[in-house]
Amino acid sequence: MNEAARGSTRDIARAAVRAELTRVALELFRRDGFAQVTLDDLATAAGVSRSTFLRYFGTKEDAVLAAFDGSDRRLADALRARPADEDDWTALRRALDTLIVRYRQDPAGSLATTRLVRETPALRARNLEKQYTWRPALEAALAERAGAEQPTLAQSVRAAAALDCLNVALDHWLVSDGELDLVRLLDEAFAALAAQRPGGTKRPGGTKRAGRGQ
Amino acid sequence: MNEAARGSTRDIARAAVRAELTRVALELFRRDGFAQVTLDDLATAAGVSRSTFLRYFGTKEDAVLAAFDGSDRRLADALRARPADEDDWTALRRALDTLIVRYRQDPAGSLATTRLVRETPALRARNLEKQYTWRPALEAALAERAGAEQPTLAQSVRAAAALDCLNVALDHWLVSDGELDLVRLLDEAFAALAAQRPGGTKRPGGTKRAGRGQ
DNA sequence: TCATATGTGAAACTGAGTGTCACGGTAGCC
DNA sequence: GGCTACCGTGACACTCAGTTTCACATATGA
Repeated sequence: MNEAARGSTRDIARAAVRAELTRVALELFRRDGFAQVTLDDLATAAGVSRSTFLRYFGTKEDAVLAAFDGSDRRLADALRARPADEDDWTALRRALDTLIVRYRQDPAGSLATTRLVRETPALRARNLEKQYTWRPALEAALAERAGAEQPTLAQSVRAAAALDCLNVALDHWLVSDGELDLVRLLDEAFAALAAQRPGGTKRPGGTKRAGRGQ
Repeated sequence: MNEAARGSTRDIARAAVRAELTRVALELFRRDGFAQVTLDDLATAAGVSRSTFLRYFGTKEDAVLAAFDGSDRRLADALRARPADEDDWTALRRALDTLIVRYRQDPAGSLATTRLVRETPALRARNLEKQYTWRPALEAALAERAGAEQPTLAQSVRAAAALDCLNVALDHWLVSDGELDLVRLLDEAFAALAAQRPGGTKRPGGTKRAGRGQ
Protein backbone atom coordinates (compact mmCIF):
# COMPACT_ATOMS: atom_id res chain seq x y z
CA MET A 1 0.00 0.00 0.00
CA ASN A 2 1.63 3.21 -1.07
CA GLU A 3 1.69 6.38 0.90
CA ALA A 4 -1.19 8.01 -0.87
CA ALA A 5 -3.39 5.00 -0.31
CA ARG A 6 -2.34 4.77 3.30
CA GLY A 7 -3.10 8.40 3.77
CA SER A 8 -6.48 8.16 2.13
CA THR A 9 -7.33 5.06 4.17
CA ARG A 10 -7.05 7.16 7.28
CA ASP A 11 -8.89 9.97 5.62
CA ILE A 12 -11.72 7.64 4.77
CA ALA A 13 -11.91 6.41 8.33
CA ARG A 14 -11.95 9.97 9.60
CA ALA A 15 -14.58 10.95 7.10
CA ALA A 16 -16.77 8.06 8.20
CA VAL A 17 -16.50 9.02 11.86
CA ARG A 18 -17.12 12.63 10.94
CA ALA A 19 -20.24 11.72 9.00
CA GLU A 20 -21.55 9.67 11.89
CA LEU A 21 -20.91 12.47 14.36
CA THR A 22 -22.75 14.86 12.10
CA ARG A 23 -25.67 12.48 11.80
CA VAL A 24 -25.96 12.03 15.57
CA ALA A 25 -25.60 15.76 16.19
CA LEU A 26 -28.32 16.70 13.71
CA GLU A 27 -30.61 14.10 15.19
CA LEU A 28 -30.21 15.43 18.72
CA PHE A 29 -30.35 19.07 17.68
CA ARG A 30 -33.54 18.56 15.74
CA ARG A 31 -35.12 16.60 18.55
CA ASP A 32 -34.13 18.71 21.56
CA GLY A 33 -33.02 22.01 20.11
CA PHE A 34 -29.47 23.19 19.55
CA ALA A 35 -29.06 25.00 22.86
CA GLN A 36 -30.45 22.12 24.92
CA VAL A 37 -27.88 19.63 23.69
CA THR A 38 -24.49 19.78 25.42
CA LEU A 39 -21.20 18.57 24.04
CA ASP A 40 -21.34 15.79 26.61
CA ASP A 41 -24.72 14.73 25.25
CA LEU A 42 -23.31 14.64 21.73
CA ALA A 43 -20.21 12.72 22.70
CA THR A 44 -22.14 10.18 24.73
CA ALA A 45 -24.72 9.67 22.03
CA ALA A 46 -22.01 9.20 19.43
CA GLY A 47 -19.96 6.91 21.65
CA VAL A 48 -16.85 9.08 21.71
CA SER A 49 -15.32 11.39 24.26
CA ARG A 50 -16.00 15.09 24.40
CA SER A 51 -12.37 15.65 23.40
CA THR A 52 -12.76 13.62 20.25
CA PHE A 53 -15.93 15.40 19.27
CA LEU A 54 -14.21 18.75 19.61
CA ARG A 55 -11.29 17.48 17.55
CA TYR A 56 -13.60 16.75 14.65
CA PHE A 57 -15.56 19.95 14.99
CA GLY A 58 -13.94 22.89 16.62
CA THR A 59 -17.28 24.15 17.86
CA LYS A 60 -20.77 22.86 18.45
CA GLU A 61 -22.01 24.95 15.54
CA ASP A 62 -19.52 23.35 13.21
CA ALA A 63 -21.13 19.96 13.68
CA VAL A 64 -23.96 21.41 11.62
CA LEU A 65 -22.19 23.92 9.42
CA ALA A 66 -19.06 22.01 8.43
CA ALA A 67 -21.21 20.45 5.71
CA PHE A 68 -20.95 23.77 3.89
CA ASP A 69 -17.18 23.95 4.07
CA GLY A 70 -15.53 24.43 0.74
CA SER A 71 -18.57 26.04 -0.84
CA ASP A 72 -16.48 29.07 -1.65
CA ARG A 73 -14.05 26.91 -3.54
CA ARG A 74 -16.83 25.16 -5.40
CA LEU A 75 -18.53 28.43 -6.27
CA ALA A 76 -15.31 30.00 -7.46
CA ASP A 77 -14.50 26.99 -9.61
CA ALA A 78 -17.98 27.03 -11.08
CA LEU A 79 -17.59 30.72 -11.86
CA ARG A 80 -14.31 30.15 -13.66
CA ALA A 81 -15.93 27.38 -15.67
CA ARG A 82 -18.55 29.74 -17.08
CA PRO A 83 -18.09 31.19 -20.58
CA ALA A 84 -15.77 34.18 -20.56
CA ASP A 85 -18.27 36.39 -22.33
CA GLU A 86 -21.08 35.70 -19.88
CA ASP A 87 -22.02 38.61 -17.64
CA ASP A 88 -21.30 38.40 -13.91
CA TRP A 89 -24.86 38.11 -12.78
CA THR A 90 -25.70 35.19 -15.02
CA ALA A 91 -22.45 33.48 -14.14
CA LEU A 92 -23.19 33.86 -10.44
CA ARG A 93 -26.67 32.49 -10.91
CA ARG A 94 -25.33 29.45 -12.72
CA ALA A 95 -22.57 28.93 -10.20
CA LEU A 96 -25.15 28.67 -7.43
CA ASP A 97 -26.62 25.68 -9.23
CA THR A 98 -23.65 23.71 -8.00
CA LEU A 99 -24.66 24.54 -4.45
CA ILE A 100 -28.35 23.84 -4.60
CA VAL A 101 -27.81 20.38 -5.98
CA ARG A 102 -27.68 19.19 -2.38
CA TYR A 103 -31.10 20.58 -1.68
CA ARG A 104 -32.61 18.69 -4.56
CA GLN A 105 -30.87 15.46 -3.68
CA ASP A 106 -32.11 15.39 -0.12
CA PRO A 107 -35.01 17.82 0.21
CA ALA A 108 -36.25 16.51 3.56
CA GLY A 109 -32.87 16.57 5.23
CA SER A 110 -31.95 19.91 3.71
CA LEU A 111 -35.23 21.38 4.83
CA ALA A 112 -34.72 20.22 8.39
CA THR A 113 -31.13 21.42 8.53
CA THR A 114 -31.93 24.77 6.96
CA ARG A 115 -34.78 25.26 9.38
CA LEU A 116 -32.52 24.38 12.29
CA VAL A 117 -29.95 26.94 11.16
CA ARG A 118 -32.54 29.67 10.61
CA GLU A 119 -34.26 29.16 13.91
CA THR A 120 -31.12 29.03 16.02
CA PRO A 121 -29.47 32.42 16.52
CA ALA A 122 -26.06 30.93 17.23
CA LEU A 123 -26.17 28.84 14.06
CA ARG A 124 -27.56 31.70 12.03
CA ALA A 125 -24.74 33.96 13.15
CA ARG A 126 -22.02 31.45 12.39
CA ASN A 127 -23.56 30.59 9.07
CA LEU A 128 -23.72 34.22 7.99
CA GLU A 129 -20.16 34.67 9.11
CA LYS A 130 -19.13 31.64 7.12
CA GLN A 131 -20.84 32.94 4.00
CA TYR A 132 -19.15 36.27 4.55
CA THR A 133 -15.81 34.53 4.23
CA TRP A 134 -16.86 33.09 0.87
CA ARG A 135 -16.95 36.51 -0.72
CA PRO A 136 -13.23 36.95 -1.32
CA ALA A 137 -13.14 33.75 -3.39
CA LEU A 138 -16.15 34.85 -5.42
CA GLU A 139 -14.78 38.33 -5.96
CA ALA A 140 -11.43 36.93 -7.02
CA ALA A 141 -13.10 34.62 -9.52
CA LEU A 142 -15.12 37.49 -10.96
CA ALA A 143 -12.00 39.63 -11.20
CA GLU A 144 -10.13 36.81 -12.91
CA ARG A 145 -12.91 36.39 -15.45
CA ALA A 146 -12.63 40.08 -16.22
CA GLY A 147 -8.89 39.80 -16.55
CA ALA A 148 -8.26 42.06 -13.60
CA GLU A 149 -6.02 41.74 -10.60
CA GLN A 150 -8.28 43.23 -8.00
CA PRO A 151 -12.05 42.91 -7.80
CA THR A 152 -14.00 46.11 -8.26
CA LEU A 153 -16.49 47.36 -5.72
CA ALA A 154 -19.22 46.44 -8.18
CA GLN A 155 -18.00 42.86 -8.28
CA SER A 156 -17.93 42.70 -4.51
CA VAL A 157 -21.49 43.91 -4.37
CA ARG A 158 -22.66 41.40 -6.96
CA ALA A 159 -20.97 38.54 -5.14
CA ALA A 160 -22.62 39.55 -1.88
CA ALA A 161 -26.00 40.08 -3.51
CA ALA A 162 -25.86 36.68 -5.16
CA LEU A 163 -25.40 35.03 -1.78
CA ASP A 164 -28.33 37.04 -0.47
CA CYS A 165 -30.44 35.77 -3.31
CA LEU A 166 -29.60 32.26 -2.20
CA ASN A 167 -30.52 33.03 1.38
CA VAL A 168 -33.76 34.75 0.52
CA ALA A 169 -34.73 31.95 -1.84
CA LEU A 170 -34.00 29.45 0.91
CA ASP A 171 -36.09 31.46 3.35
CA HIS A 172 -39.08 31.35 1.06
CA TRP A 173 -38.50 27.71 0.29
CA LEU A 174 -38.49 27.06 4.01
CA VAL A 175 -41.70 28.96 4.60
CA SER A 176 -43.37 26.94 1.86
CA ASP A 177 -42.18 23.78 3.59
CA GLY A 178 -40.28 22.77 0.51
CA GLU A 179 -43.37 22.98 -1.67
CA LEU A 180 -42.06 25.76 -3.89
CA ASP A 181 -39.33 25.02 -6.39
CA LEU A 182 -36.00 26.25 -5.12
CA VAL A 183 -34.64 26.82 -8.61
CA ARG A 184 -37.60 28.97 -9.48
CA LEU A 185 -37.25 30.96 -6.27
CA LEU A 186 -33.59 31.53 -6.97
CA ASP A 187 -34.38 32.66 -10.51
CA GLU A 188 -36.97 35.02 -9.16
CA ALA A 189 -34.56 36.42 -6.59
CA PHE A 190 -31.92 37.02 -9.24
CA ALA A 191 -34.47 38.61 -11.53
CA ALA A 192 -35.36 41.08 -8.80
CA LEU A 193 -31.89 42.55 -9.12
CA ALA A 194 -31.33 41.71 -12.74
CA ALA A 195 -30.52 43.99 -15.63
CA GLN A 196 -27.62 45.61 -13.88
CA ARG A 197 -24.69 46.31 -16.14
CA PRO A 198 -22.45 43.34 -16.79
CA GLY A 199 -19.26 43.29 -14.83
CA GLY A 200 -17.89 40.76 -17.25
CA THR A 201 -16.48 41.47 -20.61
CA LYS A 202 -19.69 41.86 -22.51
CA ARG A 203 -23.08 43.36 -22.09
CA PRO A 204 -25.94 41.02 -21.36
CA GLY A 205 -28.03 39.88 -24.23
CA GLY A 206 -31.32 41.54 -24.62
CA THR A 207 -31.64 43.38 -21.38
CA LYS A 208 -33.56 46.49 -21.72
CA ARG A 209 -32.52 49.73 -20.17
CA ALA A 210 -29.24 48.60 -18.78
CA GLY A 211 -28.35 50.75 -15.88
CA ARG A 212 -25.98 53.48 -15.80
CA GLY A 213 -23.85 52.86 -12.97
CA GLN A 214 -20.25 52.21 -12.47
CA MET B 1 -41.77 65.26 39.60
CA ASN B 2 -44.22 63.24 37.64
CA GLU B 3 -43.89 59.62 36.75
CA ALA B 4 -42.63 60.20 33.26
CA ALA B 5 -39.94 62.57 34.46
CA ARG B 6 -38.90 60.23 37.21
CA GLY B 7 -38.68 57.42 34.73
CA SER B 8 -36.59 59.40 32.34
CA THR B 9 -34.29 60.57 35.10
CA ARG B 10 -33.39 56.97 35.74
CA ASP B 11 -33.16 56.32 32.05
CA ILE B 12 -30.70 59.15 31.70
CA ALA B 13 -28.58 57.79 34.52
CA ARG B 14 -28.64 54.35 32.94
CA ALA B 15 -27.76 55.79 29.56
CA ALA B 16 -24.79 57.61 31.03
CA VAL B 17 -23.45 54.48 32.69
CA ARG B 18 -24.06 52.56 29.51
CA ALA B 19 -22.16 55.10 27.45
CA GLU B 20 -19.25 54.97 29.86
CA LEU B 21 -19.16 51.18 29.79
CA THR B 22 -19.15 51.26 26.01
CA ARG B 23 -16.35 53.77 25.98
CA VAL B 24 -14.19 51.71 28.32
CA ALA B 25 -14.94 48.52 26.45
CA LEU B 26 -14.00 49.97 23.07
CA GLU B 27 -10.81 51.35 24.51
CA LEU B 28 -9.73 48.00 25.90
CA PHE B 29 -10.83 46.03 22.85
CA ARG B 30 -8.94 48.30 20.51
CA ARG B 31 -5.86 48.21 22.66
CA ASP B 32 -5.66 44.51 23.52
CA GLY B 33 -7.99 42.82 21.06
CA PHE B 34 -11.51 41.63 21.69
CA ALA B 35 -10.63 38.06 22.63
CA GLN B 36 -7.88 39.08 25.04
CA VAL B 37 -10.15 41.21 27.20
CA THR B 38 -12.24 39.32 29.75
CA LEU B 39 -15.46 40.45 31.33
CA ASP B 40 -13.55 40.84 34.58
CA ASP B 41 -11.12 43.16 32.85
CA LEU B 42 -13.98 45.25 31.53
CA ALA B 43 -15.77 45.41 34.84
CA THR B 44 -12.64 46.32 36.75
CA ALA B 45 -11.63 48.97 34.24
CA ALA B 46 -15.10 50.48 34.36
CA GLY B 47 -15.32 50.29 38.14
CA VAL B 48 -18.38 48.07 38.26
CA SER B 49 -18.93 44.41 38.98
CA ARG B 50 -19.02 41.75 36.32
CA SER B 51 -22.70 41.30 37.15
CA THR B 52 -23.47 44.92 36.43
CA PHE B 53 -21.61 44.86 33.17
CA LEU B 54 -23.59 41.86 32.03
CA ARG B 55 -26.81 43.56 33.07
CA TYR B 56 -26.11 46.42 30.73
CA PHE B 57 -24.93 44.24 27.89
CA GLY B 58 -26.10 40.68 27.72
CA THR B 59 -22.91 39.63 25.98
CA LYS B 60 -19.39 40.88 25.48
CA GLU B 61 -20.16 41.49 21.81
CA ASP B 62 -23.09 43.70 22.70
CA ALA B 63 -20.82 46.19 24.41
CA VAL B 64 -19.68 47.03 20.90
CA LEU B 65 -22.75 46.28 18.83
CA ALA B 66 -25.51 47.72 21.00
CA ALA B 67 -24.67 51.06 19.39
CA PHE B 68 -26.42 49.77 16.28
CA ASP B 69 -29.60 48.77 18.08
CA GLY B 70 -32.70 50.27 16.62
CA SER B 71 -31.18 50.74 13.19
CA ASP B 72 -33.95 48.64 11.73
CA ARG B 73 -36.51 50.97 13.19
CA ARG B 74 -34.68 54.02 11.91
CA LEU B 75 -34.29 52.54 8.45
CA ALA B 76 -37.93 51.54 8.27
CA ASP B 77 -39.07 54.98 9.37
CA ALA B 78 -36.79 56.59 6.82
CA LEU B 79 -38.24 54.34 4.13
CA ARG B 80 -41.79 55.29 5.03
CA ALA B 81 -40.82 58.94 4.88
CA ARG B 82 -39.71 58.65 1.25
CA PRO B 83 -42.07 59.79 -1.52
CA ALA B 84 -44.64 57.14 -2.33
CA ASP B 85 -43.79 57.18 -6.03
CA GLU B 86 -40.10 56.63 -5.50
CA ASP B 87 -38.77 53.22 -6.53
CA ASP B 88 -37.57 50.79 -3.87
CA TRP B 89 -33.92 50.97 -4.73
CA THR B 90 -33.70 54.74 -4.54
CA ALA B 91 -35.72 54.77 -1.34
CA LEU B 92 -33.39 52.22 0.22
CA ARG B 93 -30.36 54.22 -0.83
CA ARG B 94 -31.80 57.37 0.73
CA ALA B 95 -32.84 55.54 3.88
CA LEU B 96 -29.25 54.43 4.43
CA ASP B 97 -28.25 58.08 4.63
CA THR B 98 -29.83 58.13 8.08
CA LEU B 99 -27.41 55.40 9.12
CA ILE B 100 -24.19 56.73 7.70
CA VAL B 101 -24.64 60.05 9.41
CA ARG B 102 -22.79 58.53 12.36
CA TYR B 103 -19.80 57.75 10.21
CA ARG B 104 -19.52 61.33 9.05
CA GLN B 105 -19.95 62.76 12.51
CA ASP B 106 -17.17 60.71 14.03
CA PRO B 107 -15.01 59.29 11.24
CA ALA B 108 -12.08 58.31 13.44
CA GLY B 109 -14.18 56.50 16.01
CA SER B 110 -16.35 54.87 13.38
CA LEU B 111 -13.31 53.72 11.50
CA ALA B 112 -11.80 52.14 14.59
CA THR B 113 -15.05 50.47 15.62
CA THR B 114 -15.78 49.21 12.12
CA ARG B 115 -12.28 47.82 11.85
CA LEU B 116 -12.64 46.11 15.20
CA VAL B 117 -15.88 44.48 14.12
CA ARG B 118 -14.50 43.35 10.76
CA GLU B 119 -11.34 41.91 12.19
CA THR B 120 -12.97 40.00 15.03
CA PRO B 121 -14.82 36.87 13.91
CA ALA B 122 -17.10 36.82 16.94
CA LEU B 123 -18.11 40.45 16.40
CA ARG B 124 -18.47 39.96 12.67
CA ALA B 125 -20.78 37.02 13.20
CA ARG B 126 -22.97 38.82 15.72
CA ASN B 127 -23.07 41.91 13.59
CA LEU B 128 -24.18 40.00 10.51
CA GLU B 129 -26.78 38.24 12.59
CA LYS B 130 -28.01 41.55 13.89
CA GLN B 131 -28.30 42.98 10.39
CA TYR B 132 -30.14 39.85 9.36
CA THR B 133 -32.80 40.66 11.92
CA TRP B 134 -33.22 44.13 10.38
CA ARG B 135 -34.59 42.70 7.18
CA PRO B 136 -38.15 42.04 8.33
CA ALA B 137 -38.58 45.70 9.25
CA LEU B 138 -37.19 46.82 5.90
CA GLU B 139 -39.31 44.36 3.97
CA ALA B 140 -42.40 45.41 5.85
CA ALA B 141 -41.73 49.08 5.11
CA LEU B 142 -41.24 48.31 1.42
CA ALA B 143 -44.45 46.29 1.37
CA GLU B 144 -46.31 49.09 3.12
CA ARG B 145 -45.06 51.61 0.58
CA ALA B 146 -46.40 49.37 -2.15
CA GLY B 147 -49.72 49.06 -0.37
CA ALA B 148 -49.27 45.35 0.17
CA GLU B 149 -49.71 43.17 3.23
CA GLN B 150 -46.83 40.84 2.68
CA PRO B 151 -43.44 41.68 1.20
CA THR B 152 -42.61 40.03 -2.09
CA LEU B 153 -39.52 37.95 -2.63
CA ALA B 154 -38.18 40.77 -4.77
CA GLN B 155 -38.57 43.21 -1.91
CA SER B 156 -36.78 40.85 0.45
CA VAL B 157 -33.91 40.58 -1.98
CA ARG B 158 -33.66 44.33 -2.41
CA ALA B 159 -33.66 44.90 1.33
CA ALA B 160 -30.90 42.36 1.79
CA ALA B 161 -28.90 43.71 -1.15
CA ALA B 162 -29.13 47.25 0.19
CA LEU B 163 -27.58 46.15 3.46
CA ASP B 164 -24.85 44.40 1.50
CA CYS B 165 -24.15 47.61 -0.34
CA LEU B 166 -23.65 49.27 3.00
CA ASN B 167 -21.29 46.55 4.15
CA VAL B 168 -19.28 46.49 0.96
CA ALA B 169 -19.03 50.28 0.95
CA LEU B 170 -17.83 50.16 4.55
CA ASP B 171 -15.28 47.50 3.65
CA HIS B 172 -13.79 49.66 0.94
CA TRP B 173 -13.94 52.71 3.15
CA LEU B 174 -12.02 50.76 5.77
CA VAL B 175 -9.40 49.60 3.31
CA SER B 176 -8.89 53.20 2.22
CA ASP B 177 -8.44 54.15 5.88
CA GLY B 178 -11.34 56.51 5.63
CA GLU B 179 -9.78 58.40 2.74
CA LEU B 180 -12.52 57.57 0.26
CA ASP B 181 -15.90 59.22 0.58
CA LEU B 182 -18.37 56.82 2.14
CA VAL B 183 -21.33 58.43 0.40
CA ARG B 184 -19.67 58.00 -2.96
CA LEU B 185 -18.81 54.39 -2.21
CA LEU B 186 -22.38 53.71 -1.23
CA ASP B 187 -23.62 55.35 -4.41
CA GLU B 188 -21.24 53.25 -6.40
CA ALA B 189 -22.35 50.08 -4.66
CA PHE B 190 -26.00 50.85 -5.34
CA ALA B 191 -25.21 51.71 -8.94
CA ALA B 192 -23.63 48.30 -9.40
CA LEU B 193 -27.03 46.76 -8.85
CA ALA B 194 -29.05 49.68 -10.15
CA ALA B 195 -31.64 49.75 -12.86
CA GLN B 196 -33.30 46.69 -11.51
CA ARG B 197 -37.00 46.62 -12.16
CA PRO B 198 -38.82 49.02 -9.89
CA GLY B 199 -40.64 47.31 -7.08
CA GLY B 200 -42.32 50.48 -6.08
CA THR B 201 -45.27 51.99 -7.80
CA LYS B 202 -43.33 53.75 -10.48
CA ARG B 203 -40.24 53.42 -12.60
CA PRO B 204 -37.14 54.94 -11.21
CA GLY B 205 -36.96 58.61 -11.81
CA GLY B 206 -34.23 60.52 -13.44
CA THR B 207 -31.63 60.39 -10.73
CA LYS B 208 -28.42 60.88 -12.51
CA ARG B 209 -25.80 58.76 -10.95
CA ALA B 210 -23.58 59.80 -8.20
CA GLY B 211 -25.55 62.67 -7.08
CA ARG B 212 -24.35 62.34 -3.71
CA GLY B 213 -26.00 63.62 -1.07
CA GLN B 214 -29.04 63.27 0.78
C1' DT C 1 -41.37 56.37 59.43
C1' DC C 2 -42.34 52.30 57.11
C1' DA C 3 -42.80 49.57 52.86
C1' DT C 4 -41.47 48.74 48.36
C1' DA C 5 -39.02 48.87 44.16
C1' DT C 6 -34.65 49.04 41.93
C1' DG C 7 -29.73 48.95 41.01
C1' DT C 8 -25.69 46.66 42.47
C1' DG C 9 -22.36 43.10 44.24
C1' DA C 10 -21.13 38.43 45.57
C1' DA C 11 -21.11 33.81 44.70
C1' DA C 12 -22.24 29.40 42.89
C1' DC C 13 -23.17 26.97 38.82
C1' DT C 14 -23.35 25.25 33.87
C1' DG C 15 -21.24 24.64 29.69
C1' DA C 16 -17.99 25.80 25.72
C1' DG C 17 -13.52 25.68 24.28
C1' DT C 18 -8.20 25.01 25.13
C1' DG C 19 -4.16 22.61 26.48
C1' DT C 20 -1.64 18.78 28.37
C1' DC C 21 -0.52 14.18 29.22
C1' DA C 22 -0.75 9.27 29.12
C1' DC C 23 -2.35 5.19 26.92
C1' DG C 24 -2.98 1.99 23.04
C1' DG C 25 -3.01 0.50 18.51
C1' DT C 26 -1.08 0.73 13.91
C1' DA C 27 2.40 1.38 10.40
C1' DG C 28 6.96 1.32 8.98
C1' DC C 29 11.55 -0.59 9.63
C1' DC C 30 15.22 -3.80 10.92
C1' DG D 1 8.64 -11.40 14.66
C1' DG D 2 9.95 -7.66 17.38
C1' DC D 3 11.06 -2.59 17.90
C1' DT D 4 10.05 2.07 17.40
C1' DA D 5 7.71 6.15 16.08
C1' DC D 6 3.46 8.09 15.20
C1' DC D 7 -1.30 9.15 15.64
C1' DG D 8 -5.96 9.00 17.36
C1' DT D 9 -8.27 8.88 21.60
C1' DG D 10 -9.66 9.63 26.44
C1' DA D 11 -9.04 11.87 30.79
C1' DC D 12 -8.31 15.83 33.22
C1' DA D 13 -7.55 20.50 34.57
C1' DC D 14 -8.23 25.11 33.41
C1' DT D 15 -10.21 29.64 31.66
C1' DC D 16 -13.94 32.23 30.65
C1' DA D 17 -18.82 33.49 29.12
C1' DG D 18 -23.24 33.64 30.62
C1' DT D 19 -27.21 32.44 34.10
C1' DT D 20 -29.26 32.43 38.40
C1' DT D 21 -29.91 33.41 43.10
C1' DC D 22 -29.51 35.98 47.16
C1' DA D 23 -28.35 39.80 50.05
C1' DC D 24 -27.70 44.67 50.66
C1' DA D 25 -28.23 49.47 49.96
C1' DT D 26 -30.56 53.38 48.39
C1' DA D 27 -34.28 56.03 47.00
C1' DT D 28 -39.03 56.63 46.25
C1' DG D 29 -43.91 56.82 47.72
C1' DA D 30 -47.50 56.52 51.13
